[in-house]
Amino acid sequence: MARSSSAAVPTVRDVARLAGVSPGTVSKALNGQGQLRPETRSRVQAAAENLGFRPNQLARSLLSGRTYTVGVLTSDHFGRFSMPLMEGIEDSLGACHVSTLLCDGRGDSIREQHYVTELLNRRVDGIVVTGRRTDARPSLGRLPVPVVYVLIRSAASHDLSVTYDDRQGTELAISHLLAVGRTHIGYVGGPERHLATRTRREATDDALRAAGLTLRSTDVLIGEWSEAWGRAAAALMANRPRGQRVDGVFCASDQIARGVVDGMREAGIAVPEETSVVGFDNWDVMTEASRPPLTTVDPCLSKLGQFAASQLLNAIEGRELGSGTLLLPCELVVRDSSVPVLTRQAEAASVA
Amino acid sequence: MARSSSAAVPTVRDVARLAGVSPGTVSKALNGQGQLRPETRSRVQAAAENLGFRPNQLARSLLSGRTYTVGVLTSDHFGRFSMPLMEGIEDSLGACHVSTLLCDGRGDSIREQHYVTELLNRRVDGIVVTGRRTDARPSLGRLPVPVVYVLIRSAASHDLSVTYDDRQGTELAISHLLAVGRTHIGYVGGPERHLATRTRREATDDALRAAGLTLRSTDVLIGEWSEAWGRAAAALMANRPRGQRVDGVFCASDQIARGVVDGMREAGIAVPEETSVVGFDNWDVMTEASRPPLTTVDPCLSKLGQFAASQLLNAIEGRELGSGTLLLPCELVVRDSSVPVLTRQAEAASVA
DNA sequence: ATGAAAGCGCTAACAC
DNA sequence: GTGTTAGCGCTTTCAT
Repeated sequence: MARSSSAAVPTVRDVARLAGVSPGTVSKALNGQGQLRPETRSRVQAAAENLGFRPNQLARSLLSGRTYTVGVLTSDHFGRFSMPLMEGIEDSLGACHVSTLLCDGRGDSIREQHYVTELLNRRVDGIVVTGRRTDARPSLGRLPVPVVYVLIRSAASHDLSVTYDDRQGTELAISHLLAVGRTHIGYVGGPERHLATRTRREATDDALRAAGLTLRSTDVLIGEWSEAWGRAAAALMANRPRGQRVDGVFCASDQIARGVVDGMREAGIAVPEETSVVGFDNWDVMTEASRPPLTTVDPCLSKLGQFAASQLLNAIEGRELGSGTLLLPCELVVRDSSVPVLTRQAEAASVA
Repeated sequence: MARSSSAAVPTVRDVARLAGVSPGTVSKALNGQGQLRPETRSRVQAAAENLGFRPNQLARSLLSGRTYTVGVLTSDHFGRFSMPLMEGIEDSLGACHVSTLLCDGRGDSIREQHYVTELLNRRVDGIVVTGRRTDARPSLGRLPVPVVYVLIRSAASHDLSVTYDDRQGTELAISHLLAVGRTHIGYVGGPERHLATRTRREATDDALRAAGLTLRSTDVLIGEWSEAWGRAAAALMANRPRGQRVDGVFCASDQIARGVVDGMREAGIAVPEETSVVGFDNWDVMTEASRPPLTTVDPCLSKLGQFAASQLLNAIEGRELGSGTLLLPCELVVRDSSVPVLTRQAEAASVA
């Protein structure tokens, strides 16, 4: 039923026969090559249209050696982070009429190796490797096609990895907290084993130090990537005597930040009036539902995907692919969780 | 640098030369076809290994007429719902060594048509069409390959669409609310224009009627798919005089349900002791962060994807593809937002 | 048990 | 201008 006309799909020869020309002429006519009489060209086009002719891309690829396909290998299940990334990747590739073959390695290296073989057999023009954790992952090794690692970094320095700049993102957050007048900053991270937790803690420390402040160890809370942990952390912070309480909190994820905001409110601490909170990820589900909406660091994943894919395309075109790790900047998105009313009034006044 | 040995990739001929046999023999040896002397076979395998030979899938496909590739066309940006769906699709396809070519139509029909052409030119074996809204979408029309619509339904009755059973899912939720002793049920939906909002309201109505109860129009709140709306709805419900308050709420999404739970708590109504709340989607981000965790209807999207892909594979193998809309059942996941302590104690007692 | 040859659908180079 | 030919890499008869 759904499988329609079982008539064999037409080839250049069928078109040639109908148009009364040779297969070579059909090819030229349809691809705008060579010198053809306009009348012939349109006759061929009409015949092709008529038969519903679709040039077999396989045959073209076999001949040209290019498939206009890249493989995207996600090492982790494709989660929340892969979505904007894929969007960016498709933006770049789609513009060049390159399709994406999607493979979900699910963190299993056997499965992954199987997919790589599959992709190479299919003669993809290049491969994008992605995955959630920002820690380095094993290199796929030297492959006959260019490979770009994005979001996740390759452990091999001769590979090109592209990710966002965790330190710079953290600096944005801390500068912002300082700019709105905060002087006693705390940090709430995810699990210690995650690189993101450690990098953002260190960068927080450095940024505060550079401003003549310090990140006290008692103001560093390491836990999980959950809202529940954020709430727990807020409760811990709220329990301190008034004089020892932080007035600004940088959270390593929006989920944590939302938990902190909820926890603060429930402990009777006003956000942002008494304490400013900044998150990381710019995940709409969290930033929008939070009360107040979250100020956060946007890792610009879509741009990241776009950039990585464009680098890969360059390499496919024959240009040299760099190596090492490229860091793209994050952006700060200011919402209500960080800017105390006083500061806002001051700004309004200064503008006026 | 990353583009390694520019030595041309080896072909069957290279392997044949090295093994001292003919190309035909190489093919037989590597594919386990025909009658070969074991010694020859292993010699060929060694030669292939040696050269790092990878059979060109393009050439095989050109010959066999099968690409072992299916196109996945998502009409909506691939969002939260597409992820588990894709996982299921890959499960089925991967088991049969079929790869997925991913296309994001972004709801733009021009773009979509472009992708369909692209997929057909690439000679995919079949196409899966998916998208977020459950309303019907225009059919792709009759294509030379089988097509399955999943999650989203095709407007053409001769197409096969597979989605989950909204009504049955709703019945699960309502039966559960009744089973835990609730008698005054309310419904909080998303926007009226969304089919899901309407279907779930109607099914709620029917299920209550069947139990000798009614869904009063004042207990139906239609709004948005957000937590904020859930909170607002809870506030409205909480404002009623005590005797007119619902004791059970079915929400058309987990986001709404979480908002309702938060709103109830903040209005001083205990969940689940005073009021039971049930959501829809089984979206971990919401169900887990909610206090208490949400009881919800799981549309089993992963299974749905698996099923749809397996139907497509059947059709590719030549079996008849059905038509019309196939509905897969939802499952109820019971957590703490719906079961009053009294009921739990009673259950424990009855087990003992 | 192995080799030779034809051909999948297309394009590019060379005839005419 | 258009037709003819060869060949991309592989598999599959059909000989031997």
